[in-house]
Amino acid sequence: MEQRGKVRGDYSEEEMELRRGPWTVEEDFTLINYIAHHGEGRWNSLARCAGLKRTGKSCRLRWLNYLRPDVRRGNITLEEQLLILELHSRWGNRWSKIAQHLPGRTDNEIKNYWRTRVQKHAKQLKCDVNSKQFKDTMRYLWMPRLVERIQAAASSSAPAAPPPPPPYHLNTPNSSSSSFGQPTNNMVASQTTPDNSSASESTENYAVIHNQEYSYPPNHNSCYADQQTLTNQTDFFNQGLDFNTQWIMDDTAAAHNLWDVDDIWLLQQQFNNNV
DNA sequence: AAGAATCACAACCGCCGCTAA
DNA sequence: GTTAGCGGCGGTTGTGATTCT
Repeated sequence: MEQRGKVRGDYSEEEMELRRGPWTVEEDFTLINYIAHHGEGRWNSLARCAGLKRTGKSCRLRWLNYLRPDVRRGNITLEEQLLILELHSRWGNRWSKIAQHLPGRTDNEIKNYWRTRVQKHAKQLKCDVNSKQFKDTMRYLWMPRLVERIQAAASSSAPAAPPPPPPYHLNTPNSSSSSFGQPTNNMVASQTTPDNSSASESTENYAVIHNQEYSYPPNHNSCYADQQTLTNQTDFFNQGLDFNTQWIMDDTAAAHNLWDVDDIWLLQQQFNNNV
């Protein structure tokens, strides 16, 4: 292997031997073997103890993004694409948080996907990826198309499956050369969020989240949630949230247990700002 | 067929927050 | 209270592969 990245002379002897660049098979094997026997942990000391001439950071990155046994490789599925779009519209570039909802996918992979595929489309549209125009295009054109493809794939492979609720109520003109997505399941990306509820309409004191009813804490009327959503209802209500908003959760979010305290708190803030 | 352009993705960098000394 | 070390995160770069002209 070539020795790359050797730099200034004021480094210690050990630091000067640090390797950079692509990992070799031997290095991979060493790292895997070491972690198999000792587990993950202090990455800098792990690198030293394992005899790897790499920084702890480099070892951590290699393990998390590539060597970990549960890393999922291969094309991003339609469902994953839809979920990424949905979550990015919600959280922005919080790749790590988004990755938590795509099992086996790393934040790096999602980040790369976004940069290479999604930003390409923004470029084609000659608009900024953060512009309202682009976000609307995603929300009202690409995401519905993804849903259509997902549903088409699902119906062709599983005819008995009940159709999900209609996600969008829009005609979706053919999007020229968009190569967005490839097929998969029946997630739905519709939701009624505070930003499309007027203040006067938002006085109902309940949260509608999927189909499951949950016991409600004192001083609150009712609550519907999926299994893990408000797992920590104590924490949830300790945040001092009020329920002056109707939360409607869709299958996509429910299927992935998206709604934690932070999410709902954020929505609450968005709603308050929009009032 | 060859060079240019673009894509895909692994890896690095710098910053920030946490924690233990 | 301060500081050094560390891990985590998002942004960016480098490069081999692929596609286009």
